[in-house]
Amino acid sequence: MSDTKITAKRGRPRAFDRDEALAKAQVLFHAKGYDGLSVADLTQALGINPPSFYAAFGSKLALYDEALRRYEKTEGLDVDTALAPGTPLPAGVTKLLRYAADAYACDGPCGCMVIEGARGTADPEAGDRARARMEASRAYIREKIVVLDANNADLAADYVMMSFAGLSASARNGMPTQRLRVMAGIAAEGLSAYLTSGR
Amino acid sequence: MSDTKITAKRGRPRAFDRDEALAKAQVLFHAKGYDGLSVADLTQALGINPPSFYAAFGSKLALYDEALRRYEKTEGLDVDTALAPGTPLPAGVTKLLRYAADAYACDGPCGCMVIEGARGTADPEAGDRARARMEASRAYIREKIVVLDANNADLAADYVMMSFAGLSASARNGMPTQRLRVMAGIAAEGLSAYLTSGR
DNA sequence: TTATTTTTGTATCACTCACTACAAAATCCT
DNA sequence: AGGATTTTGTAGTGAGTGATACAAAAATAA
Repeated sequence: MSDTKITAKRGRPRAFDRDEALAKAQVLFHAKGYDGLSVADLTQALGINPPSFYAAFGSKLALYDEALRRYEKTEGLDVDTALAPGTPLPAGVTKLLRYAADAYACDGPCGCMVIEGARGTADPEAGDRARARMEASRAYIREKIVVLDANNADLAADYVMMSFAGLSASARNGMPTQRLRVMAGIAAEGLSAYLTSGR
Repeated sequence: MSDTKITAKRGRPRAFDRDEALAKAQVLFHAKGYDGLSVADLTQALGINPPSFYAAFGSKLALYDEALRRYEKTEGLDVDTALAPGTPLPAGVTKLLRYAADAYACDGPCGCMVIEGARGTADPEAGDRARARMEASRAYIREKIVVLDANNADLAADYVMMSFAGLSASARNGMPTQRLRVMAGIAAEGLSAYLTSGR
């Protein structure tokens, strides 16, 4: 019988749960940022020593990249639902920004981990990783928007990303959920008005 | 006759222009952020040695604070004009966001130095300084808005600050001036619609 | 058992960080 | 001139960074 463990490797078994550690690290990176979280902080929080850390994750940067992708999977916005085919673009954007307001509000770490990580950091490589993920998100959103309104896809995608950044920053500054929702609604109304009036 | 020099001090004269150095440092902090700019970077850029640096500015943090205030004075938005008494609030916000779009577009450093500095950094004290300046700006803007529409001052101030953050982030990501202006216009339209329709 | 493989803990590594001790140099005051 | 004061350049401080060398420990494979 093959055992439940996925990997029955050969050497000494790892004394900690890698996925659990990744989850913890993701939250910490989200809360403190790449520069604000040292490897010493991480190893202490995970209860492991540096060699175990590097054996498991390779480097701080590699772990950060994994954490970014985990964040997208576990806490990413439900773009498919908000921008489902057939939805009028204004309604879709309204829904998407509402999702963002709810997701970015402070429960533990605030704001969007990708957007906040994409701004200039001391380590330029970390910023590059976050920026790459952000660009991927923008491309995905744009793709979904094209289905709804091909003519305004670039503009709407830019506006959505800008609104995300504004909401994320406001959330980081302590704006409560309710207010964030109002802000998201006003921002969405702007695009609605622009699309209906100005063509 | 008293000489043109403001300070005819006693000891050995300073070999560099302090104001000039502050101006350079302000631009560098704006471009690279507090964490991304080391004292070694600064002393090299200014052509001075660390002791001269510390004698003139006290510490990296103190210089950063001076740089923030200098930025406000030299590159701050003309809030008084945009929100001059008698201006309808929607028109005032439209003007103010337009100013921001123009100011944040990339000519050398992009985005708003205060807003970008207010996000979490490795050194929490530097973030505190920037956040303090940002809060001061918010308070000033709110004060001006109160004159135009007292009922919606807090909401409008929050929305303006959020829009600033969004515009600043977009500028940092390379959005050209023209597009930033369009984004600012759409965002302003949102508040206009909200204020006229929803009360 | 014996060999092989992988992880573990201890104890660092070289490097960068913000910052300074110290004495020579350059100015003003008397 | 001679004393007082401030800045200068040289050199280096301790603390913190990300990342490792090394050998003992713990598992499987033969």
